Amino acid sequence: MSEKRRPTLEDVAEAAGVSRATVSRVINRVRNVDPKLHEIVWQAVDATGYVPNRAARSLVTRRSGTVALVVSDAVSHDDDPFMRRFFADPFFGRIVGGVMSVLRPKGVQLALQIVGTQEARTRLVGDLGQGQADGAVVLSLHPDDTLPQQLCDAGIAAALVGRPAQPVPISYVDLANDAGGALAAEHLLGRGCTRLGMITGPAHVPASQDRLTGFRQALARHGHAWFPIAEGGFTYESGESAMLALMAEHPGLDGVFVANDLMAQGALMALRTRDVRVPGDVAVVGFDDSSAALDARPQLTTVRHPLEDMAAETTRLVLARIDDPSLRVESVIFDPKLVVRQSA
Amino acid sequence: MSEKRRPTLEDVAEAAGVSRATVSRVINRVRNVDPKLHEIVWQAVDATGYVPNRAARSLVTRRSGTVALVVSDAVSHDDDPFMRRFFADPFFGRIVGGVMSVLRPKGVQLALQIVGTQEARTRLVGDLGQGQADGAVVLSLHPDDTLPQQLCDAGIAAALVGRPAQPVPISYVDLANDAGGALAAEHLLGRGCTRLGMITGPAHVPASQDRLTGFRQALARHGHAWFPIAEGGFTYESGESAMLALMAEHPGLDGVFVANDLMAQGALMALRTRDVRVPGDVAVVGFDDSSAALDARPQLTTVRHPLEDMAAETTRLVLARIDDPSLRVESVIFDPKLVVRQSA
DNA sequence: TTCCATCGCGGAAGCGCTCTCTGGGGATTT
DNA sequence: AAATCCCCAGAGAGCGCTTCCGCGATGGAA
Repeated sequence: MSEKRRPTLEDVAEAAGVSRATVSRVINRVRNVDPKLHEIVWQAVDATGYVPNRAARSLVTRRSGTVALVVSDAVSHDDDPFMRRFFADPFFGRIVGGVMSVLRPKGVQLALQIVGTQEARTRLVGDLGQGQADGAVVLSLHPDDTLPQQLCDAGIAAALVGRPAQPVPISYVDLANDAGGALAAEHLLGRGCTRLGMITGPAHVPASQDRLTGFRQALARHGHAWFPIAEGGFTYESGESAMLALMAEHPGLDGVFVANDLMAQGALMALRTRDVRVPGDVAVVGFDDSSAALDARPQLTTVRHPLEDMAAETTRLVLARIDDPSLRVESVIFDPKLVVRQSA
Repeated sequence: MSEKRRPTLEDVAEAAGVSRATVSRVINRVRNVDPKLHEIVWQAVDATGYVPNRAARSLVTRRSGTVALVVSDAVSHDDDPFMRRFFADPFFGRIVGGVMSVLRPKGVQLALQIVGTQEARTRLVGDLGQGQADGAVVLSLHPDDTLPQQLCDAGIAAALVGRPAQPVPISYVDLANDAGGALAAEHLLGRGCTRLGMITGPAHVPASQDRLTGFRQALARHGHAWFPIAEGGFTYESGESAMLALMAEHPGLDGVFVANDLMAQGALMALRTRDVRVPGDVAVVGFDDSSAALDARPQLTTVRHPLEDMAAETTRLVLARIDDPSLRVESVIFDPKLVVRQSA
């Protein structure tokens, strides 16, 4: 191809024997157009193989028909092992899936943006302001990320997946992580466990803290003031060693809440190597309801984290804001549910 | 923002006291411009907060500065469980990571496209031809996908991650899966195993077949004409049950090659429940070197599948083709490497 | 029948940018 | 000193599209 000039509106207009304006009207909306012409124009479109030029359209409408998925992080180079792990983690893909599920039916494009440096963030805000995308779904990965504030200042239609680390007037969608922790506590208590422990995620991750807090408060309500804690890093291996540590220091444990499934899977392995029966001797509750929960043996009882649904909702928030920029900042908090399987 | 008109080239030109053309020259290349003006113009750019309008630029240059990552599949709706699993699988994310690693340094945007229906494929080809993206990195997920051929016919700069299921003159990057199978065979044989078996992936997946073929041929070279095979579906659970089946029918096995790590992890679990020691009684070799390999106990000896690097190379192929459309179709085959850990 | 409101369509003006073409000034050459 | 060349900047023409404006035709009301 390439040598052949692509048909333009003008070509279609000529083929249909009408004006450019009419063709444009037919293609974009049905109002104010004679149904007969309507038909003729569509035939001409088919005949010429016309495809609208997005750039030209964007130029005049000031709409790109694109939403950006922005991953904001402190990592500047791509070979960084963190970034590598980030992409390999289902977390990323599930969010993409959720975002796509609402974008696709609307014919909106997804542009992926990774910003690691402050400079990149500034440029991104400029580009978005210029209309490169109509809005942004944002994954803010580190605690003192300035991007949410910048987006907000620039008046860009954006929403975060996950609560912003700092108080910024921007829409977001989050999970009631504390309620999830409470769910785990109630379930463990409900099945008769009396000596509970927890394996937490990294201390600097807000979601991780909330899970701990919710778990703690629920236990407190039932008269359990204190319980042993081991901190993990959300990895299989860290879960395994945290469980080993917990067992060594507190041999009497009969129930453990683990802040994510991958660590729980590791914990299960640790328990197994010590010949501890699950859930017989120790009951285990995970968090996320990820594939790791299904792949664990016994299968994990876990707190479901509806990441796809949350990403979808975030996208809806962004789309709504694009349609009506005067919309107020809005946040949606999802309620976690307990998925009971074999481990507790 | 929004009320305030965004500065255009014209504004910068006025601020700098030069013409629009000069500003454009400064911004795009350094040739034919007085260094003094150069300086002045950049100051004006800073002062006005100018950001180029991509749509306007694309309109005239016929370049979008965007590459599409296309996932071509037979699934039309987003809530399809297959799509859900696809996004949650590290496979997708790793490819995105690889693609981004080469796009980002060049300032090229990534647009994600999922096409499930034939209609969507046709529209995609039209959109790409119209310049929505300058090229495409394609993941063709089902055997009789027509997209590669369509892309080829339309003369679009594209390359596949993975060999096309049908012979189409299009660039692609693939892994020598058969060589990987051979690697596994040699290693198992080398450590003294004599009664080998294999757990394959789905029969309709080419990569899966190649792994089997390579394994079989290597064994044949060493005089092993036949070996038991169990087919899995690349999932943890299918690996587990395939291993159980294999053990039941062939109790004497001392080495197993599993076509991916997730199944191998399941196989390990099956072995463990039967109190079979790994690698003592049965040695296990996986495939992919994914996180599952590290998370397995014992850690998996596995064939490394450098997906990120392959995706990056595919992207380079596309970029090269965009720069010079006359370039010949080219394919790159990566050599797999064996990563020796504990399981074999 | 006549007048006005309405509706459908074409003409034409740009959206913001790149790039060719042209002109003018300084440097180089004869 | 005159003629030549080169190089740099500005003017202007579009890229393909949407949309405002206005005109003619049509339908209903007087």
